[in-house]
Amino acid sequence: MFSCKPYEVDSDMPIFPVSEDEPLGLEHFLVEPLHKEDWVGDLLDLDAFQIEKCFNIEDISGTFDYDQIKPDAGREERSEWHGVVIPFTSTDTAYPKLTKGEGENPKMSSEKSQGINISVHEEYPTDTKCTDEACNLDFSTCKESCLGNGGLENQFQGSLKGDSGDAMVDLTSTNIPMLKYTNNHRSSFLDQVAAKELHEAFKNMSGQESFVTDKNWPKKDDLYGFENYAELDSMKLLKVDANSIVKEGETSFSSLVEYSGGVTGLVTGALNNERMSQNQKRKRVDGCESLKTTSDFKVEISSLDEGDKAGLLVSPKRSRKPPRRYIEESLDYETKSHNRKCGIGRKSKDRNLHDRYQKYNWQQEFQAEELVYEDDSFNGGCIQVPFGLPMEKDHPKKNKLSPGFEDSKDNGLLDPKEKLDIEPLLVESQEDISEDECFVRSHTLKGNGRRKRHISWTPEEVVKLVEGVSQCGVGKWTEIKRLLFSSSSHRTSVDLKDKWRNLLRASCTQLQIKEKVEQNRKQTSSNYVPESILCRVRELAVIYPYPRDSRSKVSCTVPAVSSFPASTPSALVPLPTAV
DNA sequence: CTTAGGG
DNA sequence: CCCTAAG
Repeated sequence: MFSCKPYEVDSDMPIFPVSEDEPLGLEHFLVEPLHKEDWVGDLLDLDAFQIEKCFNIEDISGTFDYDQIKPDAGREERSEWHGVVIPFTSTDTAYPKLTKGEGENPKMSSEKSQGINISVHEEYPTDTKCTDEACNLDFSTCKESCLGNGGLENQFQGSLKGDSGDAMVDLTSTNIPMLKYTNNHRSSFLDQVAAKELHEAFKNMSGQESFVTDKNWPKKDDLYGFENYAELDSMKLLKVDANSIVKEGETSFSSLVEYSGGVTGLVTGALNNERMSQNQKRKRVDGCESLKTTSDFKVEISSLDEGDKAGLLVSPKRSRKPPRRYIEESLDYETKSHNRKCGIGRKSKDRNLHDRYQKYNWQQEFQAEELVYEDDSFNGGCIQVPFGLPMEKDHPKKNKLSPGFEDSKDNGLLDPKEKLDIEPLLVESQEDISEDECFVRSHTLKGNGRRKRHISWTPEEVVKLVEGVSQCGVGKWTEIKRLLFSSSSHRTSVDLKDKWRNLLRASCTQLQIKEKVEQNRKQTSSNYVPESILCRVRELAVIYPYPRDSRSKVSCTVPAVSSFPASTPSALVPLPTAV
């Protein structure tokens, strides 16, 4: 099983020390070498960390030269990139351990999760005082853009080399890698090269067909999220304090991208602590709405402290101080985990919540949870951050009524395509979902007292509900959900019930009001429920009196039938037990 | 676990 | 939407 226990707190490294037998997390790859060579060596010596599931695909040091980029860079700022691609776990597929410098035998291990970790380190000179604050971004990769390790690399290279003109950045001034990348270069040479290289690397090192060929193998565009991230706020995110700009030093930039399952990536970089504004994040998310269904991308940007850098490689323990939020979450996690162990409060509701929130896991915060899941699934082979909701390792009881639904929700690792089925709800959620909300949702357990994000019912949903009621009758909320809302993880049977109740009220009141005021509302309120629907509701209310409000409903339902549009009689016709 | 109902 | 009681 998964041994995901709360991380212990160490006096030295209060936050996330990792025990030796503990599965190594990606954080380890964030380590910054004191010396380049050493760093590489250490990194390569993954065994020391008991990292069996990671491999260093390649060291991309010197893949670019700032000079090249910046001809006029008079200073000797020369940065080298050390790229480590750590593909890991793949459902039932072994993942090789590759080390470029060493001919180690690839280690295989079959894990559940599938993913790729990409760690790119750029040595950075110095005192870049990075905050502990980490930035979590949800890359919500767009469907077609799944993060690819090759992609990441490519992007860096490309952008650094000025491959894509618009992606150019003044490295000299910022001394930071430009992450920007444009989507237009899909079939760029770099892409192909990178993919090829990786592919070969896998083959050679593991003697096994790399998953590069796998359908899941990310395409260059996949870095999309990352790119977007950079693009979103390239200047801000990448911004570095003047102090951090090093002359001869090396800028350290590390990013970790975890590519797992469909597409969950975590990118951690020693960027400045500036966080992307909520709006920005949201923007990004909205922009990639479609992706959400197929993949979840998480990008975390955090920074390393100078002091933290030391010993990271040496000690198995994580010396990087996690962001406050992580701390909080980890604590939360601990508590919950403990509770669960003790059999405390772990009720169906939790599961429900989980269901509902699953939908939004692509959101920044939720990513944490998602990641946890994945980590869990592969034995913590690549634990990113010890936080998030308690993992529901094996959902003891899947929703028997809607297995498909469960699948989509439980598995961030599922084939992206399956996720597509999850439902186009994004359209609506898109507008009113923010990562904060997401956070709320993902952590809305009784204890937190935070409530689920309000998601307005769309007319389509209302129609479905009405149809469901017409088919199954009032009170069969579970059934209705199974039939018509199986793909809407955010709508529970209780929600349906509540909505129906509200519809009844609305049908009643609107009928009475039936003023032209409605028209105004129509224009202003996107949630406005068409009169035709309300008519149906009224009609159904007559047929299926609501338990308690039936009387009042009926009374105001008088004109119902007549107004019902003939265009949709089907819903009513089949009434099984029309009274 | 599912519903009904109150808040 | 949340929470809780009841079946």
